[in-house]
Amino acid sequence: MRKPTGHKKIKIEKMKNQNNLAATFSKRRDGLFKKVSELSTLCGIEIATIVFSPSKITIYSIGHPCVHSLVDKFLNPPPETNSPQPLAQPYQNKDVTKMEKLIEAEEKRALRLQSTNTKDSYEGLNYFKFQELSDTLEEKLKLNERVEIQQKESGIPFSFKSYGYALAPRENISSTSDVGPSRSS
Amino acid sequence: MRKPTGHKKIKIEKMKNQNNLAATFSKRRDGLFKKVSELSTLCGIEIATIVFSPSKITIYSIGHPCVHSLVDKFLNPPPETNSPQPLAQPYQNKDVTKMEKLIEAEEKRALRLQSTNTKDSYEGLNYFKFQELSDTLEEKLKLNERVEIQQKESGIPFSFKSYGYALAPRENISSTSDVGPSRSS
DNA sequence: AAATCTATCATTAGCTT
DNA sequence: TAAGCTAATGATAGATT
Repeated sequence: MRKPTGHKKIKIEKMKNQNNLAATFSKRRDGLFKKVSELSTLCGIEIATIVFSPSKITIYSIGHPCVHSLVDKFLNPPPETNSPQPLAQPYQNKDVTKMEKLIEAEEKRALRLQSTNTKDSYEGLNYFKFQELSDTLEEKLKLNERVEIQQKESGIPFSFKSYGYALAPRENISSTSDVGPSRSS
Repeated sequence: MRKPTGHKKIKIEKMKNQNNLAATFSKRRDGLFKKVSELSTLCGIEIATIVFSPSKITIYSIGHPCVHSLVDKFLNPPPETNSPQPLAQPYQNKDVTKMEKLIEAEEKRALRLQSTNTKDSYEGLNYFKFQELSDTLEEKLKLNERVEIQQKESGIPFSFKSYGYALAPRENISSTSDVGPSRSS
């Protein structure tokens, strides 16, 4: 009756089994919040995390000193604050190609719709924030550009470790580690 | 001269040694962001994390689809009942056009990059993958198709009220429990 | 001193109840 | 079905370069 095999390695991709997804969401969310708490305590830092449930019904959050104060600072940071953007994703040609095809298909679909529906009814089709997706894409691609520029300037390819300040404008970088007030320039 | 003892258990309290603190902040922040990314990918959820550096000079952040959209929702959450989500903006062709242009520019940029960098230099940058964005797009476009089909069948244009669950293709909408908690913690 | 190494500690996937 | 179990994977503290 007892045959615990230990866990197997999994691929980091959207889980298909809904039961496993629910369990994983709960476990990993707990683990994540613990990590958040530990990082805050160990390093004496302010931190906040917001997590939507898969159904989007519930919002989980954790923060020190509290989520709202962090969010306020994030939205309206002090002038001397240096706020690098989220990390860009590695460029993958096949994904861009795929997106091109998808968008092309979507345009054709939209044309079909326009011929059989009034403009008003077409506008009702607006469940998914296409614009939001577009904005996200724009933001991420801009980031890729910044990576490229900085890569050229420094002559150093980005590595995993260079996340964060590597993406920030150079003149605003305080130091490589940024754990203290000293400036390296 | 090899004597790696492996790491020792540490107490979760503010670190005193500043050098260790700096290293720990960097390492654990990387680990945390990886966890954030994995949770988002595995469970298909929206998530955002904001981290202030110990000096408070730098704000690190990561989010899917982006930090700002999560923060907005956090500050102004949609009704948490089974009522529809906030209405999306009307579907607009210009968004599709915009995305096309963005992707085209990205392809050109990528080609430039590929001529001056090895593929490997990108592989470390693996938080939010381009593939994920591509998958999101694909999912949304498929949904649009379903809307079109259903609209034709019913002859009734969708109203804004049907946003949300009405369009969700899966069975786990209301039958199974929210993968979130059944009650607040 | 930033990056690498690795023994050790921590998290967790699938199972079981 | 939520909660516990445990082997296996994953993260990382301290040492080293």
